[in-house]
Amino acid sequence: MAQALDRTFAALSDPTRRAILARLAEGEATVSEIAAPFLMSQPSISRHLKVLEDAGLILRRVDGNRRPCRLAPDTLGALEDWLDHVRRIYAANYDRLDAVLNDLQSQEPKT
Amino acid sequence: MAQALDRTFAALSDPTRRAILARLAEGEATVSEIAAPFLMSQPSISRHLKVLEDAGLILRRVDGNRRPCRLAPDTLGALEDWLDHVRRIYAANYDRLDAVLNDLQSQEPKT
DNA sequence: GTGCTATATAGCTAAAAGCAAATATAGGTT
DNA sequence: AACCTATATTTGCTTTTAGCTATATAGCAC
Repeated sequence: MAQALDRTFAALSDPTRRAILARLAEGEATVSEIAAPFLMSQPSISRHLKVLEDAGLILRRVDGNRRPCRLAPDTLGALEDWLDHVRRIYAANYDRLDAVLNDLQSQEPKT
Repeated sequence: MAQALDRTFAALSDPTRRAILARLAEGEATVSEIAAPFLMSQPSISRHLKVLEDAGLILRRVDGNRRPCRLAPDTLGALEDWLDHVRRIYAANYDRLDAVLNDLQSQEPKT
């Protein structure tokens, strides 16, 4: 499952792909509709779409000639789970000392 | 700001780095403490730490010989903001149709 | 100062990822 | 069948990234 997170985060690390996701959040769109606003070639967009699909972030369906894409519902869930996980550990250790940690500098070296 | 997100997501796309963050969520640790559980060389860990630092995910302080690292509080916030942003767009367009979309297949091609 | 420890930097190799241009495939239309 | 449109795949090139070993720097202990 670590690999899934790898792919999810890696897919999100590209601004073009994040823009595509934001676009798809507004609703389904075909490849050419998605590609239109970008200065990039169509093959490059197709490649980005494949990365997003492999990461499980989008789904495609077949409509004759086209392959309309839409957001895969809840796929960002795994990402949030990881975030929550780390935050829970953090909270368990520091509880509400966050503010203190925030400006703690070099006092109380560890050992 | 897009670049910041790029770096944040890219930093999180590596399992070693996510493990380091999870470790640091438990509390401050020196470079060698962090490196210990990994099969990787120390320089490689140092490199990962630099990536995390450049992404603003961790902070380091100076303690004599060591460079203890800790989580940068709230840096994952920007990531969550982006998530929320996309989700708001999504929600605005589909509201509570999520369940429907979930198993909507190829019905009602979009014009 | 000598030498040990902690960490960073350099140099190198290999693998991955990005992009564009060209080509292939598949559907639609006439 | 001929041709046009939508999309995918391949090719070639360049850049980035990860990892290793070796080396450098800086603090500490003697």
